[in-house]
Amino acid sequence: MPLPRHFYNRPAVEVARDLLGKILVHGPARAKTAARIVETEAYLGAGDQAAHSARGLTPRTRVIFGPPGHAYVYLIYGMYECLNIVAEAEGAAGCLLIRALEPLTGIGHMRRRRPTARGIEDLANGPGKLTLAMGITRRHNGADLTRGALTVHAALDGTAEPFEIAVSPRIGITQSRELPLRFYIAGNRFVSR
DNA sequence: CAATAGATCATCT
DNA sequence: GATGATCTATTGC
Repeated sequence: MPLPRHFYNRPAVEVARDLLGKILVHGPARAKTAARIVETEAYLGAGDQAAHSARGLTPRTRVIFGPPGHAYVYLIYGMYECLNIVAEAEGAAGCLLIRALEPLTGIGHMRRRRPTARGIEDLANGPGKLTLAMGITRRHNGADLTRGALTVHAALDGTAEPFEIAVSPRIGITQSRELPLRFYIAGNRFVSR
């Protein structure tokens, strides 16, 4: 069962931390890919100048202000797509950028979509890489993550090893640089560089 | 190893 | 018309 709506209906920072270790799943049985979330960043509402939602509701930021548990996917640098997960109650802005994944299932599919990757650890260790590896595109923008082809699941029982959460400033932004809103599994080799 | 250039386009000014 | 929540290849120590 996918994580329920109420998991996402909380402050973005809480959801960002709790998503670590969860499993992102995409595709039908024939072409299924699954990977563990090992790195996230929180983007807040007003006051967070780095967030797309900082300037309020626009056609693009519509889904960030929408109900929690949906995907916000956008094009960056005219070339790559980034996956975010919407948090906070409907009407409030807040989302989590998924920055890195540890591939679990469908690694053959991932390799095919990422021919330049050297090893398993290069398949999805960055926001633009993981959307390619998982086959996520802008057509998933607004998709409901509590049902459908793209979902997030709790780690399987017995599979989950305990881990420590590390915190740092966010990567690749020019505003609100100082905020400690990047979260990752300490020591995990699939975290971005 | 570090630094940098280039690819390429939706969004907002 | 400028600007990115990026990645890759290439150049230079």
